[in-house]
Amino acid sequence: MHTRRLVKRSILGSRVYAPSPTGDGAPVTGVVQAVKQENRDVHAGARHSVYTVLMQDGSLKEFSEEEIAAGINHTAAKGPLKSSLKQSSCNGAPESHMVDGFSLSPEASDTRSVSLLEQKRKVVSSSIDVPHARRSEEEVDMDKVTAAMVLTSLSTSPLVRSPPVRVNEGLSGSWKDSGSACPFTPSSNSSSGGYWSWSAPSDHSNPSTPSPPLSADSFKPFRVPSMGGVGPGPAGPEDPSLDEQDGSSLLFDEPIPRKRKNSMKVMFKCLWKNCGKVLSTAAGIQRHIRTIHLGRSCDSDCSDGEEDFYYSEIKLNTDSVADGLSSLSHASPTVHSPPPPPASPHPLLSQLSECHGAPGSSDAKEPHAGGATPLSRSAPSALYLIHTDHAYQATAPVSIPSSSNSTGSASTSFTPTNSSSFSISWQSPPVTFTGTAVSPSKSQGFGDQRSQTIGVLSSPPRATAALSRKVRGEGKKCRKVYGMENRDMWCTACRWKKACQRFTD
DNA sequence: AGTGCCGGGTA
DNA sequence: TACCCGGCACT
Repeated sequence: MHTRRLVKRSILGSRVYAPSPTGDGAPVTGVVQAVKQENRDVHAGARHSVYTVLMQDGSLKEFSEEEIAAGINHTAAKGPLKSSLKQSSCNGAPESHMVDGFSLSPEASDTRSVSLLEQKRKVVSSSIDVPHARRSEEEVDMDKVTAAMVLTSLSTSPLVRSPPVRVNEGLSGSWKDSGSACPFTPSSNSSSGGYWSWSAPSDHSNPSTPSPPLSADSFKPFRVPSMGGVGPGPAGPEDPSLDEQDGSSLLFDEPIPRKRKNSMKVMFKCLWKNCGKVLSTAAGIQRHIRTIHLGRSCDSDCSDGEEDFYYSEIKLNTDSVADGLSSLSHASPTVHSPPPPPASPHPLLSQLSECHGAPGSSDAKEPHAGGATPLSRSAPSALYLIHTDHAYQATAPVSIPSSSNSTGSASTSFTPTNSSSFSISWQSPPVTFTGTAVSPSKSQGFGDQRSQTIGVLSSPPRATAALSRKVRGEGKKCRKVYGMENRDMWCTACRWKKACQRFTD
């Protein structure tokens, strides 16, 4: 068990402070390259783990735990060093929070930092209010507690079929044996698809019609505490663990850019008539629909999954926001306003992973709310782009009367009930077009946008055809629709003998 | 032959 | 950038 603990709490790669080799008192930083355990004595304070630390000057030195701890302690007293660490995870847990700032630099794994520090705390901290006794007890009973919590979580949540990693996260102390596979690390987050890998907990909802998003949602950080009855042992470390999750998502410098590499943030838009509420979590939107629209006061337990049909996933293009592409969104309301067919949420949501959202209060986490999360703050709802996986989704807006602006207005004319007929094809408008210029003039602008959107976000069937030359469109183009005599009604591209922008295929 | 549209030219 | 057109690919 002790070996396991060491592995679990591996700090390999973490930056630590160690006593100066020159003895001048100035601590030096280094990166832990290896950990050797020279004494398996499990009695508290008796272990001798030797850390091989790659020093700044490139040399490798070995330090005992105490030495490193002393370095940490020492560092804590040093203003400059302390300040250099100010970016360390601040996860809200008073205990880890306090030591955290002193010990590890931002580039190190915060989780590992915290864990190491919790170990160190026993040595270096006497003033911090830390549940020492509980902690020790927990260490001794780690396996029992771990097993108990796993069993508890499995037995209490029928929806828990997602990644076991959540269990581990919830357990905080029991990291995976894979060592580096710390569930809290940025790399872990990014590997889960580039999105925030946990979602607002709230309701994990309807057992009867479990859907992918629900199962994903069911594994929420704050759900762990509610598993209840695990006992005081894990309670201590558990809170920090939960906070670590928040902290890692909110405060990590590393993970956020990595997440943004994907540039898309998943949001959930209520499709209910006159609503259009956008929330960052499926659970939140479900609860919103359930309570607001379905009028069900009860929580997720009495849900039948009907909410699933009343919201859809959208993706915020955070890059576009950052890059000033917002102008695109503003210029063409139809791009961001129309929701995809509600029937699609299932396949779409199956791949979703939600943002780090604050558990529980997902309803309050509208992008407008500001202050919910860094990203939500940076991504006003007016700027999101709907990611459409299918052409018909992109064409859906065609049948929607072009409303003036913003997201809400689109949903005004779009209700869940009529969504089932959303297999409309882009060819429809020209086919049914009677010759008046009303529709074309309106659709032209959209057509321009649409072609862009599809070109980027979806892979048209013709992609398999010659790339050099566009395969001839099968649909009627401006020339056919309007005829040569009405050439002035053609889209500009057609007039210029370019690829038709109005009736793209 | 009719059509769609790429590539390039012109103002 | 807007506009135009030769010419090719395709039906």
